[in-house]
Amino acid sequence: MIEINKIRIEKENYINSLKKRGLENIEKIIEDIISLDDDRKSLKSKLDNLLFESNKLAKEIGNKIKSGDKNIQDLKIKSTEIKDKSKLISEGLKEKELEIKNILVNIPNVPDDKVPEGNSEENNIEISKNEVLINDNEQLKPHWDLIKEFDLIDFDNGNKITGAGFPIYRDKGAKIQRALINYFLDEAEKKGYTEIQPPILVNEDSGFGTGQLPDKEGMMYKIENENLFMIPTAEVPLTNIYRKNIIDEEKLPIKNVAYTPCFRKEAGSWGTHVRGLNRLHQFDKVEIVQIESEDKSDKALEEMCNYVESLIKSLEISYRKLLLCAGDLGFSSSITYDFEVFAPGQKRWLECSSVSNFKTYQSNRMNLKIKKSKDKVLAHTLNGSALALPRIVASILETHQDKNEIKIPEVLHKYTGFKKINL
RNA sequence: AGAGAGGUGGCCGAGUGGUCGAAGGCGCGCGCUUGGAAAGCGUGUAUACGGAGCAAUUCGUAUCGAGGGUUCGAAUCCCUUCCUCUCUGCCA
Repeated sequence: MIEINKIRIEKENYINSLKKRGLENIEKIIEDIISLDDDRKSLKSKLDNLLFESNKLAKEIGNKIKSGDKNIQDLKIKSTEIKDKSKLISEGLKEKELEIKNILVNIPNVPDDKVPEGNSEENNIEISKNEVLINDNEQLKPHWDLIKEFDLIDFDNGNKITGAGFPIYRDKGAKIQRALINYFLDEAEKKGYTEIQPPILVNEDSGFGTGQLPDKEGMMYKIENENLFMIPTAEVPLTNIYRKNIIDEEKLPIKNVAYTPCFRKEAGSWGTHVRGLNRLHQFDKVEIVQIESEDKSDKALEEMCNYVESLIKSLEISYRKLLLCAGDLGFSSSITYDFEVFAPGQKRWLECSSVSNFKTYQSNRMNLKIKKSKDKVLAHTLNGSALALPRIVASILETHQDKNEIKIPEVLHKYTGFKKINL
């Protein structure tokens, strides 16, 4: 949620930046918010003054009763009158506050100055690219063929026991999953991240805190009658650990990592680009989350990106790093770098990591602050996938396929216990 | 899931209708004391919103799990809800 006090100070800046996202009517929205907030302030003052009077009267009555003075009827009537008035104003104030919040909650984060303009993925900027040599370009198969051939993943029975998008990993297919998870967790630990095992069901407040709720409710599976949601990413529980916290500056940075399954409804498209592992309802992901102070979050984002890049590189697959344009930027994010890996069997780039700085957008929603000597300021939150498994698996299989085998990247050998998958 | 007990400031804990944002203690900050430390003494120590001020600060309002109600007045009474503990049941 963008900060209303900052809107007042940096109005032009907010309007211009949000226009980058294609919000044409943002000027009017901002004006409306400020005027609503003015109304709110004036109601608040009125209400406070009335309550002040009312409190004074109550004390007066109390004193009179104590001293035996029974002449309090007039005061009581006066007090009741004030109360009736204050009730009206109080209701008006609540309405106003709700109105403001409803607008604020639906305004996306302000893009960082570095974020390029543009309204589709065409306008994303390629920052870097690293391509590995691939042998025998002619006969490269997509991973869904390899999976069948080498019997690694069983989509049909997953379909039977649950539904489309819920694969069953088997034998070496399952081992690769476990190897990747362990490898990613171990590497993160080496970089100073603390391993966390969070719940994979979260409540509404948590969904609101990281920005999935209220407007993106459709992406999450909801548990009927419990008001709980299955997490679409570990970002939600990991960040919400610190909801309503005030963290001492000396305790920063907070760096957490978690492996969780992730659940996404992803209603909508299908076709070859969502075949196989390209898009699933349940998938595994290792996520890193960092909490930083304002002055250090830029650097933290860079470090996280470097870490993610080094992970992908170690798997000996082709990848590229993109800076997302404003139109492609997630709702809550201020700046996001995407990492895509190449899947040579389908000749397609697949997104496997998104590293974002949310700045104060999430912390303002969840009331997460940092204590700097006397001042308390909103924290900056960041997160990134390190990494999402399915597309990494797809890329590994398609990149390292050979005639009758698939090679396993060297860094995984000690985790898989095998160096290749044979027919 | 059933029965009972309870949720108060960073922590412990008092407070059953009136001046309580809340005693007391611990912890922590600052000052005094000391050659230095401990002890001791003094003093301070929540959050949000609104007003005044360049600011330090100051005034007001709200907050004693959350939400609603009764009352001139609620931490205290009533209702709803969430959570914790104990016992019973069930269970990986």
